[in-house]
This record gives sequence, structure tokens and C-alpha cells, in this order.
Amino acid sequence: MSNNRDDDIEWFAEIFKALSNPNRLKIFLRLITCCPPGTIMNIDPDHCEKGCACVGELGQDLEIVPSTLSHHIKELRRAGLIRMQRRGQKVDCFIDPETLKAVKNFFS
Amino acid sequence: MSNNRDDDIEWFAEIFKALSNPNRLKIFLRLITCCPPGTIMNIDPDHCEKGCACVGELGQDLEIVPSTLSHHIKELRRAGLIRMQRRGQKVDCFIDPETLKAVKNFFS
DNA sequence: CGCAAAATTCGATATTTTTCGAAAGTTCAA
DNA sequence: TTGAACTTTCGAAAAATATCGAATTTTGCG
Repeated sequence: MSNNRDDDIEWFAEIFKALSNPNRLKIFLRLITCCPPGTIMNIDPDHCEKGCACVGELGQDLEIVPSTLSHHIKELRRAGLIRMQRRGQKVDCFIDPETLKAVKNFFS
Repeated sequence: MSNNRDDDIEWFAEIFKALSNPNRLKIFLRLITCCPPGTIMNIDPDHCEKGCACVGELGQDLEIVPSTLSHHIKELRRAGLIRMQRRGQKVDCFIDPETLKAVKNFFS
């Protein structure tokens, strides 16, 4: 009974909710400078400032305890803002480019 | 003891929190098509789709009871997303262009 | 295997948010 | 000035959220 517009509204509300917590927003901003895993480093240093960040690095950089961090990361993922990929014991996080594009388009 | 970057993060978190509720997001989207009060209507119909919306119109369009609506509007205003201006018995709402610009710049 | 590292889940608590109806405050018009 | 229209505030209850420590799971390594 709900049309696409309403679905969109619900989804964007989810996205903004994910970004509404300062800790989560910091995680998001920390990840925005990363590249997706598998990215070939370019000669241009601006192309990718840092390698991809695993969960532990985020916790260390932002001083969030593991359980809280894990919760926030789950929320960001639930909103479709970030994706994850295991690399051995670590799990890398990176921004979902599709969702990022959708949010950019939202304000236009 | 907090620098500008942290202040910015807190402020944007506030903004996203204001947009994180479906009702508030609908209010925001309803107002995005309005013009600020005092705008001279242009010949170009795309210039300003609707006149400015007062609180009551928003409640009618979006089917939100007055007390709930008033609460949500206050949240949007607290975040700096909307501004208001009394016009007789009614109170007009409109998007704050500065804040809108700031949010657009956030995703860039 | 057995241990350490990394991350998640569980359980619990304090706080915040959402929503509504009732009441109160403003403004205009008769 | 009295009443109606419009909006806000107040009070309250249910639901959601944020945070942490303890326990658990998953992975790699010696």
C-alpha cells in the first residue's frame, strides 16, 4: 500500500538516522577518505588518502569501545551506507558508493 | 576545548537527526518546494511551485496532529533547517537557505 | 590442538524520542 | 470584548536508542 515515494522517504530517513549520532558520523567521515578494498593505489596521492580501515582501526582512531563500535557499524550497514569485507581476523569497512550517490542526489 | 571540526560534527549530527524522522523528512520535502516569504512570483512557473506553507497547511497535507506537528517543526528549527514568520494567525515555514547550502556542501 | 587477536552478541540500564490529548497562548474579526 | 482560528506548551506513556562490560564467536598462528 506504500508507493515508491514513501519507500524513498523511509529509506532516506534511515540513512539520516544512521548519520544522526556523532560517533556514527565520525565513523562515516573517517571512512569517506578510504578506498574500497581491491583498489589499485594510484600515483595521484589524492586519489586515495588512506587504505581501507578495519573495525579495530576505527575504534582506535575514534576511541569507541568495541561493543559500542560494533553496534554503530551495524547501524551504518543497515542503512546501506557502508559495506564490509573480512580480511583474515580483521574486517574492513568502506562506504557504499551507490548509497553515497543517492544521498548526494537527495540534496539537489 | 572542542575544535571547529568537532563542532561541525555535532551540528551536522543535529541536522541529520532532524531529518531522521519520516514525518520531519516529509515536512522538509514539503517545504523544499516553497519560497521564502516576500518572494516575488516569477513568470517562470518552476521558479516557485507553491507559496509558502503555514503550519496548518503542513498538518493538513501530511496528516499530523497539531501538537505532534508543532514538536517536529521545533526540532527542524532547532537544527537550523527551517525558519518561521508569523503572518496574522498563521505562521509560515520555509527552508533556511544557508543551512541547506551547508548540507549540500557536506556531501561533496 | 590451544592460544591470542579481532569482532560480535548478549544483557542491562539510563536516556531520548515519538506521539497524543488537554490546556493555554495569540491573533484577527465581528 | 468576545469568540473562533491557529499554534504552542504541558504532561504522560510507549517505544527506541546509546552505552558499557561480560561472554561468545571467528580467524590465524605456533
